[in-house]
Amino acid sequence: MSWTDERVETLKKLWQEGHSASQIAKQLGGVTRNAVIGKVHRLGLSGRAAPSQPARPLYKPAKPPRAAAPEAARPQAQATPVRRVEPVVAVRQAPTLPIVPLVEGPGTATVLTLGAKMCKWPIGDPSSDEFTFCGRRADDGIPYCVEHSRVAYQPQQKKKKDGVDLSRSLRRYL
DNA sequence: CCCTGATTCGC
DNA sequence: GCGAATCAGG
Repeated sequence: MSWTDERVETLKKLWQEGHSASQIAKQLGGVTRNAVIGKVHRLGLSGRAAPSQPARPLYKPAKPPRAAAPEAARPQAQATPVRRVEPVVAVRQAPTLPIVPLVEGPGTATVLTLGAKMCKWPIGDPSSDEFTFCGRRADDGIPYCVEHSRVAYQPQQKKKKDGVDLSRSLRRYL
């Protein structure tokens, strides 16, 4: 295959739309990504407007933690915080597990703001900038908040009683 | 190991 | 001019 005007046209278009060289090569057919890249350079459009991988702004975007601030940064409330006892609504609803929202708002803690008493349940892809930790209050010496502790410390599994497949449900959290 | 673009250099 | 090989990086 050769670089006909038409193919060059397509190349320009796709490249400027931010497609990667390999994607373009695949679409054009008959060329490798190397060929595409080589052509791109010869055409002088190496730098492009719409990068396929949005170039990271130098360093970290560092999302500001929303709700929870590090323990240290927060004025310690009255000596003995009232231990909040939530009324346990025993909704024995069908074969459903305690529902812990898959996305608890964006996690509120980053690796930098995660304090000792904050839930260390990971949220999201650890290799992503979006990665956070749950960050809700965790009791001293316990790594997770109440909800995540329930998920983390599963009592011995009963052989599927009530038809609940816990292991499957658990995957939602992994 | 998957991917990305950049560069080189024989053709 | 072309693009495979290679490099550098995520």
